[in-house]
Amino acid sequence: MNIDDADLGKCSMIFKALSDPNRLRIVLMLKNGELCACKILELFSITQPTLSHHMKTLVDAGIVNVEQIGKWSHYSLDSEGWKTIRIFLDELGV
Amino acid sequence: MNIDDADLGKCSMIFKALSDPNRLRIVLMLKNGELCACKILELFSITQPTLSHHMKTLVDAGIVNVEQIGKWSHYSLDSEGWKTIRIFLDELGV
DNA sequence: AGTACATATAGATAACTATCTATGTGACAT
DNA sequence: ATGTCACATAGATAGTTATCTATATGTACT
Repeated sequence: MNIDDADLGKCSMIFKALSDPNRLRIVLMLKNGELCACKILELFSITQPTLSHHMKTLVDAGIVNVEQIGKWSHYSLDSEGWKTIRIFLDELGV
Repeated sequence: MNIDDADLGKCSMIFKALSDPNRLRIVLMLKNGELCACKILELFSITQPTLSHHMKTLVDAGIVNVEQIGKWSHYSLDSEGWKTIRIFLDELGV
C-alpha cells in the first residue's frame, strides 16, 4: 500500500480538525447518533458562531456529515473520513 | 470506557502533531525503524532548525521517541502515544 | 407581512504555528 | 585546544486559528 501526497493532505486536514479539545468533545457527542447544532450548543460554554465554525471545520475535513432538515442542521459522524485515518494508522503499523 | 479532559488534552495534542503533512511524512519514514535526524533531513527540502522543531513537536506529543547516542539523535515511533489515539477512535466506534 | 427561531457569515483581535537566518551546545577526533 | 559534526535554541516574520460581537439568511408559524 502506498500513500501519496493527496492522501497526506487529506489525513493532515482530518488530524487538524481533531486538534482542538472542543471538537473532540463534539465528535464524542455524535458517537451515539446525530444531533442538531442547538443540542450540541446546550452542552458547551461557547457561542453559537464559534460552534458553527467548529462544525464547518469537521464537515470540511470529511469526518462529520450535515443534513439540513427545515431550519435544523443535523450532524453525524461520516465513517468515510474516519476510515481515511484508520488506513493511515494501519499503514504505519501503530 | 470514559474519556476525561486529560485524555482529550492528550489526544488533541497528538492530533495537532499530526496536522502537518511534513510531520506525516516523517512518521512514515520511521515506520521501518529508527532514523537519525540527519538521515531524515536528507529526504526533505526544509532546513535543519525546522526539522528540529517538527521532531520536538512529535516527541512532546508522545508519538515519537528520541534516544541520544553520541552526537546523534535517534528517532523512532512511540507505540504508547499511538495507542492513545487508537483508544479514542475505538471509543468513537469509527 | 411579520415574528421567532436555527444557523451562517463578516469582521476584529489575540494567540499560535511554520519557516527562515544566525548562533549556541555538546560530542568526538586529531 | 581546536575544528568539525549533529543538533538545539533564539529571534523574526508571515500566515493561520479560536474566539468574540454584530449582522445576515432562511425556515416555519400565525
